[in-house]
Amino acid sequence: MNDEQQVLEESRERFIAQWGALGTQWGINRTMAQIHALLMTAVDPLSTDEVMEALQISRGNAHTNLKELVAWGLLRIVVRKGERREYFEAEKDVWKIFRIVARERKRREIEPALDVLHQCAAESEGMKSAPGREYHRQIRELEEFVHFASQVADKIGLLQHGTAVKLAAKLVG
Amino acid sequence: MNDEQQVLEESRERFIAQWGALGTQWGINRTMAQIHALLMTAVDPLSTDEVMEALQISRGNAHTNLKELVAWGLLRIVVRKGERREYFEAEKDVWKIFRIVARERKRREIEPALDVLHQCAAESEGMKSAPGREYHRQIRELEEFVHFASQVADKIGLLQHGTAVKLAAKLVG
DNA sequence: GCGAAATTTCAGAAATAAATGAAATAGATG
DNA sequence: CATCTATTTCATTTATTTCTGAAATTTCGC
Repeated sequence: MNDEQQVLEESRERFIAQWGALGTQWGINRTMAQIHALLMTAVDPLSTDEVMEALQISRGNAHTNLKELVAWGLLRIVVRKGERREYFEAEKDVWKIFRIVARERKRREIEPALDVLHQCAAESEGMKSAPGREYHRQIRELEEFVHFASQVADKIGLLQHGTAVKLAAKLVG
Repeated sequence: MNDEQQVLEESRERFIAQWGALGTQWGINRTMAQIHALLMTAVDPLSTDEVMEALQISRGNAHTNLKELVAWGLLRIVVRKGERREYFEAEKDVWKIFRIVARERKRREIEPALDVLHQCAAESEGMKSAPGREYHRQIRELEEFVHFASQVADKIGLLQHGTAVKLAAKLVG
């Protein structure tokens, strides 16, 4: 049993380390991903100091990333009665996590792209020259597609877990 | 008409610059995104030297990113008869672009995550202690979800443009 | 209000990613 | 096979991002 605890600790540490490394690929920083991994697999909420201790990072780093995760909605702040300091607890429901990440990605990746495309489409509207018309056509196609993708993302974000699973199951066959 | 050409050039330059800046958000580097924007809106294929000139970048940088885009499948190499040097031409079909980007993201973001989750799930299989069982349950849920998402991405990647649009249209309502 | 404990901020340091430019290699031409 | 041109590689430089640690600020019990 003591042995099991040992294996668990090691597995969890590897999970945190690797999830952190993955974070880099997803465009979020390593520490943020590590904190998320730490708290998703934590039994109880942790304080800033406990996070600092567990990941061996500075206060400023821990603080900034904890607050960023709270801003995303991936962590909640918990206050224990009679205690002054804040504790942090992770959202553990995978469908909720997915929706949050999807929403954030849409905001950071899709919406700014739409703005650019929209502006360029407007600027080249009604051009007469062949290169001008070709440019406008290409931008418009991109714009339409991204706009459409954006709407799809919105709708998926509104679905209940069950509904989404059924829909996806039909697709996967 | 000369005026139109002026406006076109400026719009295109802004598009390239902003698409490049967006690239940073998508986890690809600025130059790669700029080259992609440049060639998506180019009438004819361009050579390495023309890309260097248009974006004011070094040969090494142009070369590396052109080849990376070719590896993704977003650019094709074109050889003109009687010409020694290579020209590059962009895939302009938005649905094809989408499928390529989705495939690449799956490979870089989903698959490594699945590996990590799979390993951690196996390591904690059959644990007896309460924390061990809880850890296993959480990892398993993540694993299942990511695996499912991976399958969905595969299926979508196989759809024809028309089919995908119909499906998505039903969803958007 | 005062002091202790926590949170927040931020300038500078460290780490990481990307770009340069020149040298090495490969490929064609006569 | 000698040469000219294009491609590729890579050590170094530059730019960007992230982290640290200490100072400033806030918060709360007394």
